Amino acid sequence: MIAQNPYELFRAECQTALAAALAKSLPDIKQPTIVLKKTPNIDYGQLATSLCFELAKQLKQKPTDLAKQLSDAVDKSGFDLIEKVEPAGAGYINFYVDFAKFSALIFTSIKELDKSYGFVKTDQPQKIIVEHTSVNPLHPIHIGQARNPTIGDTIARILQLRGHNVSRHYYIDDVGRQSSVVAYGYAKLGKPKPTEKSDHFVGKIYTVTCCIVEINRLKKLQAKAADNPEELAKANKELDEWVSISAELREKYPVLFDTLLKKISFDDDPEGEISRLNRGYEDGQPAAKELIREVSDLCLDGFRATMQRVGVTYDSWDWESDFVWTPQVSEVMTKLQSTPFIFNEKGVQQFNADKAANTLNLKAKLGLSPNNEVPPLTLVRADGTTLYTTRDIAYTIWKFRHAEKVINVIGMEQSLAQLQLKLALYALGHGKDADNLVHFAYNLVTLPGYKMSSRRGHYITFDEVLDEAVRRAYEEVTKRSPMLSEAEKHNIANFVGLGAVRYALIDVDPGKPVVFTWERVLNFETNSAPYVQYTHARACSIIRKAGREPENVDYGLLAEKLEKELILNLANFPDMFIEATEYLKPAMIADYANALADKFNTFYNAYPVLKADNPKLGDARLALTKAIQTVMRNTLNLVGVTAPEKM
RNA sequence: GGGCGAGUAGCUCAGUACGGAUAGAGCAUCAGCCUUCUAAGCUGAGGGUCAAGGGUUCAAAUCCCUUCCCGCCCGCCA
Repeated sequence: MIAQNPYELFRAECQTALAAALAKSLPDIKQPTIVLKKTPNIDYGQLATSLCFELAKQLKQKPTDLAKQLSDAVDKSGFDLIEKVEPAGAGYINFYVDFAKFSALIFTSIKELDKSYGFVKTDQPQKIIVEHTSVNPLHPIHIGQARNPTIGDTIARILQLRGHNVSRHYYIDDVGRQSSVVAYGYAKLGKPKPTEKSDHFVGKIYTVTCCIVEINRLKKLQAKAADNPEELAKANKELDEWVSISAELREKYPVLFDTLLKKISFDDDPEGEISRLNRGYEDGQPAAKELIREVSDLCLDGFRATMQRVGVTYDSWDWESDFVWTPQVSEVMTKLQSTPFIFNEKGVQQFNADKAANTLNLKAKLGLSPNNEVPPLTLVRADGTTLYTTRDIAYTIWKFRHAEKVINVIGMEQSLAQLQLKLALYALGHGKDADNLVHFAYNLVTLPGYKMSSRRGHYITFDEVLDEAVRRAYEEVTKRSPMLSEAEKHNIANFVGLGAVRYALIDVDPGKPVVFTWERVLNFETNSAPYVQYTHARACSIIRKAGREPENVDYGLLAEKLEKELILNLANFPDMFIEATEYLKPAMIADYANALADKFNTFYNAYPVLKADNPKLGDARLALTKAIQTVMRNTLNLVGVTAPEKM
């Protein structure tokens, strides 16, 4: 017999048994909802209910008496897995599982289901779009942004294994002004061939161009604000900052800086040139299209290479510009204009998000307090070009033509924009879509001391972090396993380094800000991917050395507390997976993997497998080791980390 | 000023959706364990008014209120 979710089977038995006991013992009361929870300690059994505390009040009896009465009333004869039921503590009812039977069920299930053990399928599969990464194609992906694809990819993986039809989308934001900035610099240089990884190449052009254009703009502002002390002071301050950035950049990239400076100096009005390019791109002018798509593609090629290293893939690359060039954005505008939520201020059209929320009675539904006044959203600039969120409305509507649910993995600094977007959907009559739009927000990753800034060139690239991780892992391998061949060392260093980074980025609750330090991301000790990988390799080593399949295993021999706890951990995997998926908590998986590895290492040190006291016990422990190895591998794969047989 | 997110051991974090039994890890510190299945490991010690105060409850880190502190947002940027 096998079960997708052995614990669920036990839970169902306890539930039925207790319901029967309630009906028999307390026939006059309304049947309460039975909640069975896992116990904090194996000594309290495997499931428990605190039902008697509530009943006690209702019936004016002592909880301990009720617990005793109900425990006695449970007839376990019709059930397979219930060993005993006991009252405990101040009024709990504890259910103990028959470990021999339970173990047999779990071990058989793990062996049979193998790679699919734990991945319990939903009975309501949906078509889900997970939009993640979506880094602007202007510069390399930096470590702050790297939290996004790691979370997004894990969410996509778990939803897919849950049985949903998942599509991973990358939204290419090529329409904003910043794309015109980099394209302008790229054109000024004569569209050069990249001399390095293409996104790094584009990033340098972007930063240097930004800097030169900013200084140019601020100098003009300075001249204009000569008689306005307040504005002048502000301009001076900003100018000082950019001048110091220009010194940094000039030192780092002397040729590029001077070339760009010279070429840009031929233009009287670089800012105007950039605005014209931006306008031309939105209008779909062929020259602008060719230029901006070319530079964006260069950058995206680099992104694809980086993401391939960490096992992140995409099913669809969606260009923002496509929504502007087709009537989709203008259709949204037309429809919005027919709602009562559009108003004009100084000639620009705005969406009154707060009025929409109030009129459509959405505040309570969305968990907003009544005095939370949602700021209005500007939809179109005075020059007729659109803004990011306006285009995002059209994009979101498009996404819902291809999916029932959309999960946007986007930083929490965009919470307001995502809320305005949602309100716009309701206003447009896309209420069902809005209901199914999820903003998965995560907090920023900062460098100690200052915030990363792509425009200023202040960032650590994801590539650098990955390289450094692999380099440190190589040092570690060399230190620990000097006898290995160079090829083996490099192979191990690769999956250890990359795994460490993925794990570290997924491990922290997304709501918490992360201050980036190398020590934090590149940890090779307990509570890291390398720790779990090492533990997995250890289990593999035992299995390899055993060289045999355990036969006719007597699971009753696994009687040590630690062994039982391990079995429960294995049984718990499906529940954990379901919870992590339903509540979108990818960090849970990393924690589970670490806890399982932790317990196995304790077991490893305390109880010999191959040299167990007798062969029967050895076989039972070998079966346990194999089951743990399977589950640990499944867990690592779930978060995109290699599960090695040796390291 | 308003909104959102966070505050748990010296440091980094679990646990909070659904209140439940002694609040868990790791790092760092100290003391141990490699002629026995991979020491990227294990064992043990010390370390906590769960930001503060109040409330609800048989029961609060978890729910409610107030306050404090930190981060983010409140652009014709994305």
